[in-house]
Amino acid sequence: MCAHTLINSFSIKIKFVVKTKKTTIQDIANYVNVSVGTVDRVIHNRGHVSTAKRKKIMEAIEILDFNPNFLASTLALGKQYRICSLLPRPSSTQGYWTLPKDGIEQTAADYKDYGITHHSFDYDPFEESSYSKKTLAVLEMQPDGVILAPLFEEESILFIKKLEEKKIPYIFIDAFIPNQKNLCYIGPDLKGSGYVAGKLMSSILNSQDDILILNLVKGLENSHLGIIEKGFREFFDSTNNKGSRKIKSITIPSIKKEDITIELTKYHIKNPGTKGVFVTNSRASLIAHYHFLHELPVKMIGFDMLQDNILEMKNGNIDFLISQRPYFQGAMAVKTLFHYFVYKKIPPKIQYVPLDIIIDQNLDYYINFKEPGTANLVQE
Amino acid sequence: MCAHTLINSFSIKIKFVVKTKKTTIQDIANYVNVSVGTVDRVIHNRGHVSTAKRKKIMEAIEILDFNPNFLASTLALGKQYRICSLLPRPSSTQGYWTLPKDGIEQTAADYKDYGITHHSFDYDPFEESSYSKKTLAVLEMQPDGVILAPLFEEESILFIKKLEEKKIPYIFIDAFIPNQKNLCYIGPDLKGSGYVAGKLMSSILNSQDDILILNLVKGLENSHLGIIEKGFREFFDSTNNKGSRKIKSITIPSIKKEDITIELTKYHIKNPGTKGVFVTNSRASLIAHYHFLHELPVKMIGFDMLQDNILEMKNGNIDFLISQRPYFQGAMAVKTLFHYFVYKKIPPKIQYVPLDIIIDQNLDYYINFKEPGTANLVQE
DNA sequence: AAAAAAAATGTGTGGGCACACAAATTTTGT
DNA sequence: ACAAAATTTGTGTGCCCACACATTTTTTTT
Repeated sequence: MCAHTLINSFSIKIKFVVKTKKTTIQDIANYVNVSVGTVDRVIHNRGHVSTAKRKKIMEAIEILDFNPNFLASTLALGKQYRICSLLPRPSSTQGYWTLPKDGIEQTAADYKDYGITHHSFDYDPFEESSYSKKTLAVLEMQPDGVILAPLFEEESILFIKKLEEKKIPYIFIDAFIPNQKNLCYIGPDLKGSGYVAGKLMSSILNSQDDILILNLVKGLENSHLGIIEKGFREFFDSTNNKGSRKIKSITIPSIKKEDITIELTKYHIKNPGTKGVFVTNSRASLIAHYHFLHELPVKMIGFDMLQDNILEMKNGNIDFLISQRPYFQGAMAVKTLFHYFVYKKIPPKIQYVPLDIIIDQNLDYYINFKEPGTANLVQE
Repeated sequence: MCAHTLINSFSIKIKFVVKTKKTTIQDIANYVNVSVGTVDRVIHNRGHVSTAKRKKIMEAIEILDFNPNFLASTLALGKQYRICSLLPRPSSTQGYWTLPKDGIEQTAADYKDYGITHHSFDYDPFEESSYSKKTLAVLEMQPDGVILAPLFEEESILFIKKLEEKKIPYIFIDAFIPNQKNLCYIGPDLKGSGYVAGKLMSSILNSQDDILILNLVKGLENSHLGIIEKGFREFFDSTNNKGSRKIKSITIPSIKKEDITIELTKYHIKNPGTKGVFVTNSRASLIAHYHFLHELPVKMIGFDMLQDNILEMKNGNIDFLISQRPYFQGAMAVKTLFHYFVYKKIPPKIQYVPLDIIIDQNLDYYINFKEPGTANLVQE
């Protein structure tokens, strides 16, 4: 048996010898003169193989560079993995939460042939009871893995407990609860995003310009805005970046135009030195519009590439947006679960996404950016 | 035959009916009472099917929501696709060109089971003859698709001609030659990156500060730096961003420390008002170091997250880096070719990558950023 | 109406792997 | 030394699809 029959190969013009096909378990079996069953047993550590042959087979695997064909493997196994996601209901068809959701759904669709099925659940981000109800619905599905954005901490911990009882792995995206047994967290480093905002703000203001940190919170919304503010302030405290400026923060517990107008007007009259406003969530567009209407030359930094923010940025009313790859967070969560299911691969506990800095001039590249072949390609 | 046997399903606590497995051609065949062969003929438009059955089958495909199992399909087809890439040889193990190369190689490895094989070729970016030689080597491999970074225009056009004769599709990454029959271009919008740099520079300088545009070019290197400079200047020209400042550009035809020191010193003495330097390629670190040594308080913008640039940024000597996702460019090129091979999917002719704005504060997130399961997972 | 030609339909194999089960081999017990 | 038990090894079927080839049915011809 010569090398040519062992390793399928052919040569092109003398120079190259190209291995065209992957080696299969059959190749290994032929090489060692055993049956594919024995090779299979070695590969999967199923035992029932004499040490002598075991050794020979393992050598052959090395020599012939065998890697199992993943396609054939999943096909033969025919396992099914059910993923459930539990995210806040988007405020509109273009709301922030559509993006992680799309990321999850499209990626799940991409992995359909690998046995991944996915079921979306959403909850009213202003109603804890809605959340609790949906957690039960998720559990009823008996998922193999869960992706969730835990806005409500208490209820989430109850939910998590139940998942742990049933040994269902779960991934936090966008936000997380510390000290839990989550498979991992995929999302922004909140403090870091405050730092980034701080740096950007300081780079476009003069050292004496005052800054307003604005928390626009409807109802009892998420507490993690505090961390962003902390990061923002820390940037100015840490180095000698503070200058002589004042940095104040206010919280407006509403996202209604009228409420905002009243509060902001009050503030700006009292603090005429304010030249920069940092909105700690994705609602910068509301403020930007206010500044535009009142012709206030104020620099603005906010979060997320939402339609409204994009518009205000193009109009020159927002200077920087920080984006945390919401689509990708969802996509990555699905991929991570998949690799966990299939390869038992444990991901890093914390996977911070890049904090993309968006300005008018690079905005379009982010908007038009599409990966090739995300789903919908299956039809001919 | 009841619904349960037609669509494999089971119910959980009355409420949900979950389709667990995908429907197969066998399901379709059973449904219409024909053999799988006939179904197959319809799916692939092979003809030889009576119109009556054809219609029925197509209906069944709709009703049962049939999508061919991509895994089984590729397994059965067993096609092999050979991709060759032709990139400049990296200047070091951490040189810029390692990144697109890694992107290509890792992605190709991911797609190994799908029949993708890949062969890397690199050329000396300072020697046209090296390039020509390597183009021949690529052709000898008889690839099914080519990924290339066409630094040398003339030689590239000759190469491309030959590829077209053999009907081998090719993708430009990082740089491109206009008006060719390339499958697509994946890379930065050069002019746009000039714009971005312009905006960033203007945002951190005072309106009277002078700016130097620096082209650090070894030998007859790429001409497209001119486009970046053009974009940069256009930004200042277009709006009222120019102020009273002077914007000059010089080209230093060397990357040797001594040469740079001489030229820069000459320049700074003549132009003491220079407060910002924009380096139009990835060699900003050289200049940053010079400024550091000479204690010049100059703002700096450059390209690419190379080790040296990262270091200078962390030391505070570079303010902004613009990164054009080099790894991703390679990864995307492979994916695009794959989808073209398999689905005959024609990608958009131009796919601009996002221009990431890197500052000290978000740098680490980009560095640590890894997709799950890029290759190397295959081993257990 | 029977034979020949054409069209429609069915069957079988292979792709690489996983796993259950059958067969062969070795070890143990008496 | 021989049966029984334990272990090792081989075989066959299925996963889903693609495609070549065999078979059946329909149409055409004389």
